[in-house]
Amino acid sequence: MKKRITIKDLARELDVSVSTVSKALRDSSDISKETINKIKAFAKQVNYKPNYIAQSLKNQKTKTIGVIVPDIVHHFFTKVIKGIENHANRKGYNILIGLSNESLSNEIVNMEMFTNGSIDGLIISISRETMQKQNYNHIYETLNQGIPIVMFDRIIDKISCDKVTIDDKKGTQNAVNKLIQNGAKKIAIITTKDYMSVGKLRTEGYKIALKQNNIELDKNLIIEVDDDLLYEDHLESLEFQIRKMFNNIPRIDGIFAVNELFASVAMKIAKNIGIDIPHDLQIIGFTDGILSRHASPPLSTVNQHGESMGEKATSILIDRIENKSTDNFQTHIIQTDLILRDSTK
Amino acid sequence: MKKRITIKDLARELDVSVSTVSKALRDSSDISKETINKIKAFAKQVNYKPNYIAQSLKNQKTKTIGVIVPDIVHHFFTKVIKGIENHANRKGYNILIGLSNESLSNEIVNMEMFTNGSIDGLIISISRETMQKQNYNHIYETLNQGIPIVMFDRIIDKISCDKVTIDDKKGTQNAVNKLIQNGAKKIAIITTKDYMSVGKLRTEGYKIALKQNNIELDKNLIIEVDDDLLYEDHLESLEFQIRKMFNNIPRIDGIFAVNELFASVAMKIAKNIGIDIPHDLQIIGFTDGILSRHASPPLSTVNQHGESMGEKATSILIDRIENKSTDNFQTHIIQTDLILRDSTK
DNA sequence: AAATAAAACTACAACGTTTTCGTGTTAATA
DNA sequence: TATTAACACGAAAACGTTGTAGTTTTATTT
Repeated sequence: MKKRITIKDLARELDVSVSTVSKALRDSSDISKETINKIKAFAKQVNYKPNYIAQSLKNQKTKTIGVIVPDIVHHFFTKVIKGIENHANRKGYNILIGLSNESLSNEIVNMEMFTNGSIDGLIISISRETMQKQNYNHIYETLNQGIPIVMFDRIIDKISCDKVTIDDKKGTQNAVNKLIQNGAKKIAIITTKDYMSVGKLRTEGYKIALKQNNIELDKNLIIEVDDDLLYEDHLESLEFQIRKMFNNIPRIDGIFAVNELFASVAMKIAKNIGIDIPHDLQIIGFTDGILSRHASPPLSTVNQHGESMGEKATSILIDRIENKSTDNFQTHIIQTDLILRDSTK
Repeated sequence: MKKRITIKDLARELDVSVSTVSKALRDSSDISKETINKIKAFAKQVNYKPNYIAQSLKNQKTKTIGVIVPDIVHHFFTKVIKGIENHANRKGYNILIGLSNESLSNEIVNMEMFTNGSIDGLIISISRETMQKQNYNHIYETLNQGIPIVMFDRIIDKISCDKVTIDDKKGTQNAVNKLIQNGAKKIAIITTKDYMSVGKLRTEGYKIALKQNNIELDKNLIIEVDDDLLYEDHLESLEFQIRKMFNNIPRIDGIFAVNELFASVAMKIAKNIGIDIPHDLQIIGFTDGILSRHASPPLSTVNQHGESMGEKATSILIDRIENKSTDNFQTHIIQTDLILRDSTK
C-alpha cells in the first residue's frame, strides 16, 4: 500500500515549487511550454492523480450532485437515476444517492448530510410523507444556502426552483381517450390519495377526458387506493381493494391505473374472475416498466421516459450550478407517449 | 442566500480561539464544561454545521463509500443498493453510486473518479466485460492504494479482498432437487455464458443435483443464452432462443433459469404453445423479483436476499475501513431459500 | 550598456477543519 | 511562601489544492 502522490511530491522530485506544478498541470500561461511538458510527463509517469477533496475545499465546489428518491427498488426511479448518472458522468460529476423510504425524517437526514459541503446541487423527488405533511422547510433551507435544487416527478408548485415532470394530465387524458375510442363506456381509474401530486393530476386528466367525451363522471369509478400499497410487500391489501371494486361495480370495461403495479394487479384479478382482456375489459397503466412488458397480455401503458427525465434534470441542474444564476426557474415538461400492447383493443 | 457559518465565525462572535471552538464541539477535556455549553448553545442557535469536505481533508477519510454496479435498472442490484444505503446511513456514511453499464471502461472511469480521495471504501459487482476480459488492473490498483473493496455477487476468486455472495451452487441444487422430487424427469437449465461466475456456478449446481439423483446429463438441456439478453431491450432474441429450445427438445418437464427474466419468458412461451404450468412443466427461477411475483402463475424462485447482501457487504467494508486491518479477508456466503409458488407442483 | 518589458517561476495565504504543543491561570502541596 | 500540578485556553501547522502578488530571469529596446 503506497502513499498517494501529491503535488508536493512532484515539486520536490522535480525541484520546482508547488505553485509551478499546480499551474503546469492546469496549463497556465505562467509556465513555459517545456516545464509544462516536463511536469506533465513526470506526473503521468508516477501516476499522479489530483485529490478531489482538496480541490473541492479550495474551489468551493465538489463536482458531485446529490440525488434523493423515495425508493430505489422501483423501475421508474431507477430509470431516472440511470439518466442522471449518465449525464452527470459525461459532465464529470459524481452522484451521491440518498433514499428517503417515503419518510420525511429520512429525507431531512439525507439532505443535511448532503448539504454540509458535499454537493453542488440536488435532484429530488420528495417522499410521500413530505407531501402529506407539506413540510418543506428542509427544502427551503438548502435553497437558501445557495444550493440549487431540481425537483422531479413529485413536485411542489409553490417552491421556486427548477422542476421537471411529465405531463401527467395530458398523458392520462390520452390514455383514457384511447379507451373511449376503443369503445369503453364504463372506465374506472385506480389512483392514489389526493395529496400525491401525480395521483391528483392523473385523476384530473381522467376527468377531463370523460368530460370531453360527454361521459358523466361516476365517483364510484374513482378508486383511491391506500398508499403504502406501492410497496411490494402489501400486495394482499391492494388486491383486496381492487377485488372489491370488481364486486361492487359490474361491467367495468375500461381501467386506467396510475402505475403499473395497480394495472397489472387489476388485470390479474380480472382474469381470475373470468373477464376477457382486452375483449371485455381494456386496461392502460402508467410507467413502461418490466411488469407491463411481461404481463400476459402485455399491458398498454403510458411511457414516462424516466431516463430522459433524469438527463434533463441533470442538465438543468448543472447549468444552474455552473452559471450560478438564481432566477428564471423553469419547469420542463417531458411528453409521454402511449405504448399500445395487448391489454387494449 | 446566506453564507455558511464556519468555526471561524463562531470563534469571532464568541471571542475565543478557533481551536477552542473546535475542541468544544467535540467535547474535548481541554475545555471547561461551561465554555463547551456556551459554544454548543451558540452553534446550535446560529445553526452551525461542520463542513464535511474540510473534515474529510483533514481527517483523511470521507465517510462515504463508493458503490459500482453493472446496472441499476435491475431488481437485484437495486435491492442490494437499498441494503447498502440503509446500513451506510445508520453508520453515518454516504454512498456514491457509479454504473458500469456492463462495460469495463466505464467501470474504470468510475473507479478512478472515486479513488481520487472521494471514498473510504468500495463495494462493487463487476461488469460483464470485466469478467470476459479478465482485466482486473483497476481493482488491484485501488486495493494497492489502501482502499478496501468488497466484491459482491460477481466475484473473482483470485483477487484478495472481502467478498459476499450467495451460495449459487447450493441454491440451484436445492431448486433442481425440488423439481426432481416433484417428478420432473427432463430438466433444462437456461443460463448465461460460461465466463459469468454466477451462470457457471449455477450450472454446476444443476449438474450436481442431477448426478445426486442419478439423472444422466444431457448437454442439449443446457441452454446458454447470449448475454446482452439480460438487457430489457433484447427480448425478441431471448424469446427466439427459448422457443428454439422447446422446438428442438420435446417433453421438457422442468426448467431452472438463472434469473427471473429467463424464467418468466420461458413460462410465457411455454404457455403460448399450450404447455400447462405446473402440470406439464415446472419452472423455478433465480431472484425473487417483481416479475416472479406477478407472473401468472407466480413463479417459484430462489430468493437471493439482496438486501441482506448489501447490508453484510457494507458492514464488512465499514469494519475494514475503521479497523484498517489488511488481512484475513473473508468471503461471506448468504444462504438462499426457495420460495415455492405456483409454477411448481 | 542601461532601462524596461516580458516571461518564468515562487512564496504565501486561503479553503474549514483537527491536533499538537505551548502558555498563562488557578489551586494544591510542601 | 515557593513549587508544582491541574486546568483552560490559544497559536500554529497540517490536510492538498489554487491563485494572487511578488520576485527573478531573460529578452527587447534605446
